Amino acid sequence: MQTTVRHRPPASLTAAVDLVIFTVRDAQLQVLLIERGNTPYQGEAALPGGFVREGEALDTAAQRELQEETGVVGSSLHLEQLHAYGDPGRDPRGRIITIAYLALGPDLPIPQAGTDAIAAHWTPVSSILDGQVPLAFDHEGILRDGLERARSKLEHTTIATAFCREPFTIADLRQIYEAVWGIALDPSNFRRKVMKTRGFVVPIGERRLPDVGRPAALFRRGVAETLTPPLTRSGASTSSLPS
Amino acid sequence: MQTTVRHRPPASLTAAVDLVIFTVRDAQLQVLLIERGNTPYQGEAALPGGFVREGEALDTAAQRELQEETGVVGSSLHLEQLHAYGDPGRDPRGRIITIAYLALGPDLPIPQAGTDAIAAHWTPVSSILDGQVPLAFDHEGILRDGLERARSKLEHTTIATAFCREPFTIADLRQIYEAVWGIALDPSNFRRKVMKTRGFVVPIGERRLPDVGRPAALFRRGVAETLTPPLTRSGASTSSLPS
DNA sequence: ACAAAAGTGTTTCAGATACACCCATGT
DNA sequence: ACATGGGTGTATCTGAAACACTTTTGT
Repeated sequence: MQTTVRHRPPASLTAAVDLVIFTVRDAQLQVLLIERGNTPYQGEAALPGGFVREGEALDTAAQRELQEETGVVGSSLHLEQLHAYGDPGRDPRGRIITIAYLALGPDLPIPQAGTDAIAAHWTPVSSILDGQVPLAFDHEGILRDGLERARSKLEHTTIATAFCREPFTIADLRQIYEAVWGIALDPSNFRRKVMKTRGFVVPIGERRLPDVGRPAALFRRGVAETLTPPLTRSGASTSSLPS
Repeated sequence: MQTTVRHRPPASLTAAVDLVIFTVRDAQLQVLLIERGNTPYQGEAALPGGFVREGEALDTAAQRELQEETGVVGSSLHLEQLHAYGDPGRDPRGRIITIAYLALGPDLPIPQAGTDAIAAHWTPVSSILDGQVPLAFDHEGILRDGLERARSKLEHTTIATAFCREPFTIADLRQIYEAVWGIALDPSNFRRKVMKTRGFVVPIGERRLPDVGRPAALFRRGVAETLTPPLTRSGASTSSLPS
């Protein structure tokens, strides 16, 4: 915070929040995108977001936008600040800095059109990284930062459970890791590591009957937040991921 | 980014950058603080910082403030964005959001008064956590976030070398870890772990003669940025840290 | 009976810990 | 000679990886 008058005036600007909302659908990491109805970038895909209002905290603005886009109320999705982006030329409308947030949640019901009647839809992250789906503004960079954050957090925290609807099986949880990291994991060793980390998952004493195969025990999230030891991304199985 | 007009207007606001500048002096983690010359919080200690100027990128503003406060030019200090803080009531002067940056550097020459002629001084982080030195605004929270970031980055990256002036010894590097983590480490095992991580440090083939004891080999920073495997904070030696 | 997925056992190996020990220098 | 910190060797232990194997269900 400055304590003396600057020689050049401080910039007056507008603040926005943008959301990188991830889920795992069809064994793929997907992100929620909207189709822009207005210029600039009209018709292109973009991250959902909006302006911060007067008297509104940044986290509150992010929660509000998240609810508007997904219909999810309260804090049932994981939401954390990702990074602030403020390059002068990042928005042709003027000096707009955006605080990007990362949200992780289970496979949500196809998101309704929000209060803005914007068409929102899940898009595989791989199709954006491929360049098949270009994003407006600097949103591809924001998405890449969010992806790296998510991948890293899976190693050191129990946040993967945020992707699962309770109750879930160990295999459900493993699918999250495989989709986010893009590698296959050894089911046996994955199970052991999860089970030995106290507070990661809690058995509820029931089982889920799959279409085929042995029933799997069901769990809910535990109280632990950090993984000690971490789950290493290098601990992949030799088999490749199903495409 | 929003695509339709909002019912309530977006907030017009001012953006600032604040710096958490860490160094290790006298085997203690210390942070650079300024004494505020103006209201609010006149006379209290605060993190150095200032407003973002028109047409100025956030990273640029942080670099400029860092140079003004420490006299360090260019990118000889590690500088990364920490977090954005934007609670409506965080600054009594109005709606000011701040993008906090974390800077890590070697024991710098006692910082000059910056271009603002502000009295800047190194302060042990412990004395702030103790509550002995209260900070203005929400700066104590920012400092705590910066501390946790620094502690975490030491585990997974080679950033500890940013604290060392080149050339440095393995013991110098170990002192960084001990000061930031606040624990003692086993010198033998620390050395082995550092040496076996390729690209962490590079021997320059010279030695430093200490006042007493065997000369130590000298190193400079390597090209590696990530630590695989990580250095674990739990790998403490049984002996306690010297107070 | 068979397929499929859940879950267990076990061998092997890499790395961390603890600590004894040796090395190189100044006094 | 001895104190001091740098640096090496090594026994032990823990946990990860690989993969064979058993269990439990539906068809």
